[in-house]
Amino acid sequence: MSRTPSNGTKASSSNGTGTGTAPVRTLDDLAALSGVSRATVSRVINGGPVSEATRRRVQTALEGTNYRPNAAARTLASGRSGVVGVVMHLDPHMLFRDPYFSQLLQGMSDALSEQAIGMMLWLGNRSKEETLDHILWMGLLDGVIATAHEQEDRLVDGLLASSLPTVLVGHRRADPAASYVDVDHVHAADTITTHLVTIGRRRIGHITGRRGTVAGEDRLAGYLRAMRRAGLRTDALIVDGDFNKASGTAGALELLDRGIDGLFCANDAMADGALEAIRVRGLRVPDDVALAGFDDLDFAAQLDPPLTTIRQGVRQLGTEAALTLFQLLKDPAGGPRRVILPTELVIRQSTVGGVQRA
Amino acid sequence: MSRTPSNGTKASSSNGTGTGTAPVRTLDDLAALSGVSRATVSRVINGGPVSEATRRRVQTALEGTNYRPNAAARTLASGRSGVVGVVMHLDPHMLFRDPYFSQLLQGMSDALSEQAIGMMLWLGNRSKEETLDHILWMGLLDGVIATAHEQEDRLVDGLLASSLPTVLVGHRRADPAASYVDVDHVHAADTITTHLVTIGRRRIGHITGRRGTVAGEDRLAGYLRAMRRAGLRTDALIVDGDFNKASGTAGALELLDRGIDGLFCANDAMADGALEAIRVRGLRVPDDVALAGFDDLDFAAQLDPPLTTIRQGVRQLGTEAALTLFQLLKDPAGGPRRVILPTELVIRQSTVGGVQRA
DNA sequence: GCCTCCTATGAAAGCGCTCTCAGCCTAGGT
DNA sequence: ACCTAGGCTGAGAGCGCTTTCATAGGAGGC
Repeated sequence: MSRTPSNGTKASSSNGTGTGTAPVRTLDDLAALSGVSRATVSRVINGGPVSEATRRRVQTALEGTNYRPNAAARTLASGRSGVVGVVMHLDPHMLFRDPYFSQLLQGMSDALSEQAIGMMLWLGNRSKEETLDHILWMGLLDGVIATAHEQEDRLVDGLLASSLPTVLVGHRRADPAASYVDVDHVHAADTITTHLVTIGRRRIGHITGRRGTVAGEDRLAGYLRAMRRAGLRTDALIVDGDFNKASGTAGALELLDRGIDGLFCANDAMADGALEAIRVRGLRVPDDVALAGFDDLDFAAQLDPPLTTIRQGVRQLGTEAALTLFQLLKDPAGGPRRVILPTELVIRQSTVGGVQRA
Repeated sequence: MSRTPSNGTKASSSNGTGTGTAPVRTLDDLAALSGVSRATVSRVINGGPVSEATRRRVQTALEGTNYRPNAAARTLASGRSGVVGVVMHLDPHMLFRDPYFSQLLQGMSDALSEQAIGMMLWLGNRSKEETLDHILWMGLLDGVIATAHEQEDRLVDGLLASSLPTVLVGHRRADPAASYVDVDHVHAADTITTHLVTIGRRRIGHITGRRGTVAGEDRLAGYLRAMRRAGLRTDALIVDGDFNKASGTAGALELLDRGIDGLFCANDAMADGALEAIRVRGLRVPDDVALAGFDDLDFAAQLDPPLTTIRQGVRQLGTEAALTLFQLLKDPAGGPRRVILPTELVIRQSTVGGVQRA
């Protein structure tokens, strides 16, 4: 193994200072070139206190070269790498299918690239234990953002227990010391259920999300809270789903047999499935059954009829997670940060027939 | 700024060696603990030549601690970081919509995590110039994999011109020195067009992919080659598309007016759109118009009728790109590597009515 | 029993940068 | 003119690790 920095197969002929000159690779080279000390060059590059004249002189020298600071040396000396980890440990097909995760990733990427922070990504290729191990042994990370949709998650536990500053997307009630970003699922589910109540529905069914996930449990809790407040019964009106379209169809068929005039599905995909079930039974939406979802993914507005749902800014959730991590890094002693983003009830024709399109 | 490694807000009380003992953070700590030199501990950790007895002794000491090597120091000393960059500079909505990219990413992630290599990701958040700058200033990368679907791409040019070992996904004829992984679009398009010819179609239209992309141009070239070889005319049978469904519908409407009995769309999404157009015109598939796509995305088999198309192993393309980069890093002097993955013609009912489902 | 060769280990020189500390020089107050 | 304060700059000490080089100690050949 050579000590020279990786140079590929490409000859780096141009160093900008003319042929025959040694390439400018280190701060010392640059210092020699501009006639100041290494420390001063470092100050210029990192925006330290330097006189205007000196700054200009070094800048001029710098521009003639293709000098790039050595990130490893910088990290070693300063203790910060400018790299954060993003952990999305989930089934591959989830990442493919569910726009939620790509949007989340985009949101994070936006905020990170804004600050010129690097983003290392871990997906669900390996077991949670192995992934945790990789992350911790990687070193090099200033902090990490992890999706925490399961209520129990060894990977998340491991990150929180480590010394890595960690921000979760999604929260877990059991972690009082964790920093996280999330929406208030209970409140949002309550709101949309109440909407169904308000338009006069009495037998309102619920198809839950995957049990054991925060979103699944909390949305159920919100539904229950709204129903209880309205004095409505919920027994035999709840069917477990798993967030996938097929479980929406199956669940809806079951509930339709038991007789419902309203249906709140824990996400849009299942509402889409439920729509098919309702159609199969020859019923009309919203006349016979008012239908509501959760997420407001793109397709929700394209359904026939367009779907009433809860809009959460998934992309914003991602940016907010990154910003929260920045704060955590800036002031590690500031204690855990929690951010709850607002949601919005989007009313469309699946609950209110004659309404204008949103 | 403190020099201490980032420690978050969490107290790291356990160092595994009992209360009151100083935490084991460095090789020197570990060396003192196990009574050998730092060099020997380093050898144990990195699998260097060490006697079995010594190895065991160090391992034992190691297990009692939560020691993690400092990645920055390691990188600085060795010149390798164990991190590669992945660049997918494209419109955000592409990343959302097109399963191609998530699958590609998964494939890369598979191969990289297999080798415990870190993956830094750059998406299209900022301009190509800025992104290139970030990547090059990031340092720290052993190499980079970039998607190169456009024939002209400043970002790709910049990476190739840099000293970073680079592997492209997709190729560009103009880069004889570039390493890449791709499929033979020309050949595949020729094959599927020839299939249409074989089943007796004579007026075979083509809706191109976005012009200026390798896939768009090469698939067109393959179509033309097959048609020419078959002695068939192509004038007025080609309409430009852009890979999106809508352009498939529009293009098909146009071609149907001109009279066709076969249609090859440059990807499945456009074929899906074309299917709608054909239905609008009251024509039957494949009786009146035989229809073929390209990609074999999940939905292709779900269409009615199921779509004849070209299957390319997108995920495999990703893994192969990573493996190619590994080779490049192992033997930088070995010259550019090129990998062309095979494609497969998948015949379904959209071209051959009575055929068994694949 | 002596010399050679090889293996296992330790010592120490960096890798390129950040940041503290001390010193210099100028400016301003008296 | 003298002293103080403060702004710039340079020297240099690490940051924690890898890797070369030298050495010690055995094993084996003669």
